[in-house]
Amino acid sequence: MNAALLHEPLTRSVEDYLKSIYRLSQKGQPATTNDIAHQLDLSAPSVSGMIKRLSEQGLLEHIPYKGVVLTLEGRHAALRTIRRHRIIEAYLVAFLGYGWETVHEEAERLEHAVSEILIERMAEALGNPRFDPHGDPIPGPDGSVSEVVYTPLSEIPAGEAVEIRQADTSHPDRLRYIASFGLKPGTRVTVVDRQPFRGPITVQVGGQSHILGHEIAMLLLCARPEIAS
Amino acid sequence: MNAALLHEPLTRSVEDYLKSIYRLSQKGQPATTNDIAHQLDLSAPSVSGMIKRLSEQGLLEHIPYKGVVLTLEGRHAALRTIRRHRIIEAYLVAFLGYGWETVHEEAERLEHAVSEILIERMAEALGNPRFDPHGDPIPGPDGSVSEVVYTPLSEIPAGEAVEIRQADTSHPDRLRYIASFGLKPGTRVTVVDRQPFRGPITVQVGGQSHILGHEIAMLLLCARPEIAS
DNA sequence: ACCGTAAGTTAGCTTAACCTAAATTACGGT
DNA sequence: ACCGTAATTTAGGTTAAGCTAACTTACGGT
Repeated sequence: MNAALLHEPLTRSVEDYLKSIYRLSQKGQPATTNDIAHQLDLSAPSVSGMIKRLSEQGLLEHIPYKGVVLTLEGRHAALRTIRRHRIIEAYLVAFLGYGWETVHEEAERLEHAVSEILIERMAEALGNPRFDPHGDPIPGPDGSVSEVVYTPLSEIPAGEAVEIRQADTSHPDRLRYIASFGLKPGTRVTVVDRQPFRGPITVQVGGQSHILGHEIAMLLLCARPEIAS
Repeated sequence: MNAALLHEPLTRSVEDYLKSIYRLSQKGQPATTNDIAHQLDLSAPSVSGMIKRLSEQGLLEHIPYKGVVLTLEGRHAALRTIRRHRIIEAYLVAFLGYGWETVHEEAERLEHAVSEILIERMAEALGNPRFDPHGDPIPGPDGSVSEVVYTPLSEIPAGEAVEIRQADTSHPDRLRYIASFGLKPGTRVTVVDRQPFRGPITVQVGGQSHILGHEIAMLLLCARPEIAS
């Protein structure tokens, strides 16, 4: 019952695990060992080991062979890190000439090194934004998140016009590929054609049309006609 | 012969050691185990252990029971870290409302997390400054130290706070005399009063004030916050 | 010239975070 | 209902970086 109050500083690794678990949990299910290992590019036994430690620290609940769910404290820690990450991204794009597709890597390292004070100064300099350059919501200092439901471009029916809100990947080469079509948060696109069976999607972007594979289209989260399949 | 070229990323600890050793070496003598341990707030055996590793990596030369000296490679690594540190300090003071007295701690963490790219962007935003908010010179991106402009204490205006860097004499009696005031490389002093016509200088050293003759003050080379006379 | 103290090193242990190989568990398909 | 495969955990090992306790070396003072 100590850790909750006198929150000892978490290590870089711990922050990364919590962030990853938070992200995976957003899909409704408990996060699994394998998914975490895959996201963080670690072996499954490493994740098992860390889960044990985090569970002892009271940051998550573990049901063996089933998965993990963050405790309130774990969720708050995750949100603090995510807030840092997204404010840093917004700051680097706004003031230091970064592009939204290149900024992730830098923020990934800085998020573990900045003080609360610096983050609040950056947030202030930005006018306390609620969304980062990728369109992701920035949690408040108190841990409040504005939750948004987006639909993958791959599920938008032909004929529909939508707006790209975020690219659901942090792979730099994918981000660059996506950016090469002029697809970034805020871009308006019209789905011209959609082939069945995970086939390609044809979209119109600013007068030009492009053909996207299903895998890429799945990553492009959009707002927001009614959901159809 | 590999490490020099494909410079694998150094850990946070290693960077801290190299920085500390570089600073201690500036005083002319090899850095000693105890001095390093004291500066980094670690035990002497921990330092001994790290010295062994760094020496195997070719970052420094170790003469047992005598002290350590950085190799060319170690010096470059130290200067890279110091450059990062000082640019970060300058940036935080210039753009994010930090005071020069509060900025050190933040820079101490960030210096290990920023990319070269970010550092160069910050440097550019600052107009590629050559001195940080404390008046310390910022090493160039190539590892060149802009020749430290040491100024004799006798030319420091009243009111200014400086750090002694070197006593420019080899007369043992003068050195002893100087040392008797607690004035040694690294000591911070404030010039309280400076009389004209090669008159005496009154300085404050660790709470006590002393009056020095012009001849002695000329020998004490200092690093200064600003260039002015 | 010696000898005591301070400085430095060695020995041996701890913790966090990773790994591979081996064992275990859960679950879907016949 | 069982059985194989995939997911997970356990076992055991490594590395970096720290610690204390015990030993060794260097040097200044009489």
